[in-house]
Amino acid sequence: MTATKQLFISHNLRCTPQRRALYEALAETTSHPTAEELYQLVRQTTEQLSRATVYNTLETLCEVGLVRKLPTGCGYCRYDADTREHVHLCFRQDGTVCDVPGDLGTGITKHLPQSVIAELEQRLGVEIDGISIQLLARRRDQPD
Amino acid sequence: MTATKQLFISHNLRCTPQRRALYEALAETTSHPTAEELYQLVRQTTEQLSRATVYNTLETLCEVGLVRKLPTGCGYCRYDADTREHVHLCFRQDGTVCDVPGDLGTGITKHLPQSVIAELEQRLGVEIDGISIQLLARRRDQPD
DNA sequence: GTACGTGCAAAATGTTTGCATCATT
DNA sequence: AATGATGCAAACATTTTGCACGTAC
Repeated sequence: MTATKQLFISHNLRCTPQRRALYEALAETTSHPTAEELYQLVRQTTEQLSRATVYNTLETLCEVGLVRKLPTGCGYCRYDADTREHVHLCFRQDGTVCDVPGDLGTGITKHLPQSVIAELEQRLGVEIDGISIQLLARRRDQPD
Repeated sequence: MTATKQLFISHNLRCTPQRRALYEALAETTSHPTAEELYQLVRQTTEQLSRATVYNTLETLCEVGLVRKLPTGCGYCRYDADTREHVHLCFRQDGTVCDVPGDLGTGITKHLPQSVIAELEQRLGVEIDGISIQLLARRRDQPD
């Protein structure tokens, strides 16, 4: 049994060819694709695939926590199969997203004061279950 | 001359009634409205106003730095006339956004290591000109 | 007067839904 | 066999665009 199938079973998900192909494509790329990009990519190797399935699948995978939907300031969503806390770099010029290299990213997240988070939860009566950090950047070699 | 008009002049923007009403409405609210919400709100007091103007104006104000477009994971954008660095709390249940109270927010941002940001800029050849932090939260009193 | 902003409607983009069919379990 | 996933097309929501008219400067 493949690793992906085990992962799906442990999350109570059926293992269909489309779902599997989508998840594996997302897990193998570092480009944080949009739903459309993922559709175009996976369609090349999976005969039957519709956009609706892409959206349904991404939603399902998000619900069980295997995928994260990334906030972007660009009107559409990007997805990431790396659900560990990590910092994203968003390029203003084209809305693409990349990961901040490991050591530098943890340099940022490990400095977040847990005490402040805890106090916030108390004061506002909320449960904070995630933090999303984006550095907004411009490529030096590519002006607007 | 009003403060808003001065602000516009100093940013080389014409001061039209629509633009002014939109900016002032955004500056006076703490709700980080969507374009549609802002349209509905401002339309009540400004006779002539179209959605196109709302979008055009928000884009213009973002370009000159008077407004920030907020990343959300919900397929639409929210806007904020408070362009200082501050932390947002995003509610997973409905996609609304609120500000983290001042002292707690700065408790988070002041812990971000500037040295790490600087190294990132060097290593990746980018210019980091903003940081966007969202705490993802659920209201305790309002389950999914 | 000129350059820029606005309104309107249409179009483009991104996402969701209803329903019949099909596949995994 | 039953439940749940898929494909398709249509609907929906959000944002953008083209163009004629109007207004700030």
